Amino acid sequence: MPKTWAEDAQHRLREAGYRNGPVRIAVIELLDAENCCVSAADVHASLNERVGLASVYRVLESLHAAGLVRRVDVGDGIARYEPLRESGEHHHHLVCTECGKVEAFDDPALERAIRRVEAKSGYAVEQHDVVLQGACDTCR
Amino acid sequence: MPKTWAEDAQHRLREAGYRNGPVRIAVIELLDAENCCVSAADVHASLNERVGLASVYRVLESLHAAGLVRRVDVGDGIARYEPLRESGEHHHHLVCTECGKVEAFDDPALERAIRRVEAKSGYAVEQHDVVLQGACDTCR
DNA sequence: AGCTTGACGAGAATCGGTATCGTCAGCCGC
DNA sequence: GCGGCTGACGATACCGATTCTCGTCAAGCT
Ligand SMILES: [Zn+2]
Ligand SMILES: [Zn+2]
Ligand SMILES: [Zn+2]
Ligand SMILES: [Zn+2]
Repeated sequence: MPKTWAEDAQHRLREAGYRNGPVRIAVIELLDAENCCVSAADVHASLNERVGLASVYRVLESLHAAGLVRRVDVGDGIARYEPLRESGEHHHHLVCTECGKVEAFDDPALERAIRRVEAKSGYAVEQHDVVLQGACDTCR
Repeated sequence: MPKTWAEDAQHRLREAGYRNGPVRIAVIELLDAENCCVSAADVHASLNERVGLASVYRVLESLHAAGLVRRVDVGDGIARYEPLRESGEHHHHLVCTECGKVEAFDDPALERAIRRVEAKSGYAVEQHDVVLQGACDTCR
């Protein structure tokens, strides 16, 4: 029985010297429930605005520094975060240019093509992002 | 003999109802000289700060609305623009997480993989962006 | 040349995100 | 259990990129 991502994240942050306060736990559990694209404002709203927005940013930042979340930027100037689970599976995003909806997709052939580019690049690539923008089928 | 991108852009903007003032012409010619990733601040600096920054933004916005430039966002919160030339050739970006350098690459196999994803997506995809992030070989 | 209308520049406003700081509470050793 | 250290918290000030507002000016039509 594998630990949940939330348990693992709390454990890893504690080992990194962070304490587990109530905001940290709440944010981690929210992220574990979602698994795609949550913004700081989303978290703040989901927590009923009973926590300071700055604390939300702090927790998200600490999770990012510990490599526990991926930071996703789809070009609208709002940073979103999603859990990076042990399995290593990840996905990329389709953004509707009309309604702003964000959807996930994944494609093994695309991942292979990207890995080949990474190998040729001369960079120590840590992350890649692919964003497709266009009108979704309900908006066209 | 094909028209230059700058000439074409001025023509298309005029047809779209814009007038050609000095700032517009200067910005278009700057973009035509570069072909990768120029920010509004870059343009403003290149023009010796003799023009209003707001005008630079306005021109870039009008070019984007007319589909003459691609807007590139590599996740550092700065919007960059590059000309979209007739030939349709385009590239994607490698960003150094240490020094912030942005480099271009292109890869036909990657483009094919993306086109297949686009076809399956149900979206009318207008643009795609791929960003690879990691340490460049001088920063490692 | 006169008129209309968009282009321009300066500066205010907005907005996401970050830094600061005083206070509070979790955790440690006793 | 108690005192003290240290990080977590919330409020608020701040920052930098972008957008808005508005008075003025000039491009282009007649
Ligand atoms: Zn996602
Ligand atoms: Zn991927
Ligand atoms: Zn480029
Ligand atoms: Zn491409």
